[in-house]
Amino acid sequence: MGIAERKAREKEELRGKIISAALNMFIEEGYAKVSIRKIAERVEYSPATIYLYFQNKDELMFFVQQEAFDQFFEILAPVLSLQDPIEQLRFMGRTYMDFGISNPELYDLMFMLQAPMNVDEVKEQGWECGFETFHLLEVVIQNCQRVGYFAEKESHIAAIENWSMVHGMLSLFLRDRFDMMPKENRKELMYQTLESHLELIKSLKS
Amino acid sequence: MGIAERKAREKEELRGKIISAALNMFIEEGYAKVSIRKIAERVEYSPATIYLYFQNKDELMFFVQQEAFDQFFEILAPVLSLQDPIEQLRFMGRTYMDFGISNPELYDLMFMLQAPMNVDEVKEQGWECGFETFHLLEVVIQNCQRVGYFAEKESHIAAIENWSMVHGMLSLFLRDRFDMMPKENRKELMYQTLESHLELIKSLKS
DNA sequence: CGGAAAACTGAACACTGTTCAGTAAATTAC
DNA sequence: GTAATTTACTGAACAGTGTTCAGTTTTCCG
Repeated sequence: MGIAERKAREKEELRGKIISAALNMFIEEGYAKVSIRKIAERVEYSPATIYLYFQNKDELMFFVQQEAFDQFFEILAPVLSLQDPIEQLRFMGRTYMDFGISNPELYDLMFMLQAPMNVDEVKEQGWECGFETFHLLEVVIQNCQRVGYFAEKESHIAAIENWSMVHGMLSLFLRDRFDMMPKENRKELMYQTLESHLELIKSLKS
Repeated sequence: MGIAERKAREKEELRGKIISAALNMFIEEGYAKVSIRKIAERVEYSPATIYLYFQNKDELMFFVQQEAFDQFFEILAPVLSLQDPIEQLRFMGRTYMDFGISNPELYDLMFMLQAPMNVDEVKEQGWECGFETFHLLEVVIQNCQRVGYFAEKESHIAAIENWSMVHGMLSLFLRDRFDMMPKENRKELMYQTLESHLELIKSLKS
């Protein structure tokens, strides 16, 4: 039954090609300009074929999101090898922000667009990508707590607080809501704010 | 020249009707379901007529956004009449969050959608709506500083920090990125996090 | 080779924002 | 009061979107 296996492999291959074509178009042009027809053109199949591999555009976007998270985890991975818990926290914050600034379209897909969250995979099995990231932050925070930071605060509350702060800055920045500040200073200001927030945390060692 | 004036008034009237039709459709169904054709149908004009009053959809969205900010400022207005600066800060945070939770589609338009920021009005004269809100927060923070909070931190840094935190929570919530938490608890958790953040600020009186 | 199964596609449907030539209405000029 | 002009408005079209499905092509197995 080697034929069935080869066929399955070929199916998987095309599926992967579609996802990576979509991912590349995403990085290059962003969500607004990624259409099923253009993806189909790039993989040299008809638009209808896409629907043999994905239920709809949102589901395709979900798998593109997973690819984006894979890239994200790769650059986030070294965090736990750092010695100082506060340095782990700083690393997470800076890496998260760097990623968002360098990959605005991917960040959009991961944390701002509704599309990839509307699929059955997420509704049934939950949003694993997000859960993993959140859990990693929670671990880092628990490490900080072990050396006296974040006091008696519950770790998931502190995780929400820190994630929200950094995501909030990034999403306001990416959606041009920091227009009241000089354009040249915006990024610098965000990093300053992050640093200022870390100082606040550091100043409260118990 | 009474005729010219009446004509100008009539033009302004229809313009207002279009904006408020769009606003209502927005509240009812959200951005995705608001189309020029549907707005035109509601005001009983042809779609092409909309373009005699607005350059494009984004510009219309910009004026709808302004209406949304008007509503927002109205409920935010009492803040400065509160005595305790920390209570002012708490009021701002809670009111902001309440508004976002009760008016998700308007919040979307005000702080998350790209559309209304792409217009000439914003690019030339800046984003006044946002500037006003930001400035109000900065004033509240300066009030807090006057009684010993936020230490020597620059007020705009503290403003970014606090705004980002609350907006971050709201936008993650509205885009279903808190799916790792039980659905019933999410809102409660956000208010807890806000309260926890306020406690953190309060604990650092100099 | 013939028939069944799987893979793929062209064309259509119902939408979208937007434009523009052409019509209808109101105002001004004579 | 009628003719000319300006203003207001619209129907129809363009180019695009996600999605579906009948029908074709390709692949596989007996």
